[in-house]
Amino acid sequence: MPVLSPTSSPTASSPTASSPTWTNERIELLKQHFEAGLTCSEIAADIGVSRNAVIGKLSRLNLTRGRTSDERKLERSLAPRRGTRAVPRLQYEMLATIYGDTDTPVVAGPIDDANRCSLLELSENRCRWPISTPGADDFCFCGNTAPDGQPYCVGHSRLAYRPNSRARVMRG
DNA sequence: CCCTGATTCGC
DNA sequence: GCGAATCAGG
Repeated sequence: MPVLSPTSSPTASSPTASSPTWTNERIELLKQHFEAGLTCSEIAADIGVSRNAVIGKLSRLNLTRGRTSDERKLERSLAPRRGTRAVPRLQYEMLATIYGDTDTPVVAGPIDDANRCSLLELSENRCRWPISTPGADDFCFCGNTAPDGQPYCVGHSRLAYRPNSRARVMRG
């Protein structure tokens, strides 16, 4: 080959990985979380990429949950049925994110309204998540066991710490 | 208004 | 191929 590149060999071993982008591990996590029933936002937050990146990759992999929102919304509507605690993916995602994995025997306890208590009954280790509307006669608090230093239980803590679109990154 | 997912389109 | 921008539904 008479042609030689003056810019050394690009195909050789790169000194830096630069943009790892979607590696096999990421894709595996993506699939796992996706099949686990996590939303794109949650998957994105867990992997560390933007929500659009997750959706884009999923679409590229031909992995869509229900073509459009039709099936998805239908499934969601049928899901909330009385009887089973069900514990949506909120708990799963949180535990997986916080504790890494470590199959915790769910000591934290899911969001249970059976432990609800009044304001006077609240303690340092009790979830202070408000139930119903403040002022209502049935107003109370979650009352579940809250992790040390946290005002809410695991389930509600996650809801309280939602990275909203309003929270822009401070720069400049 | 908020959220969700899916497609489009420029890089 | 990648992801932000944009669109579309609830």
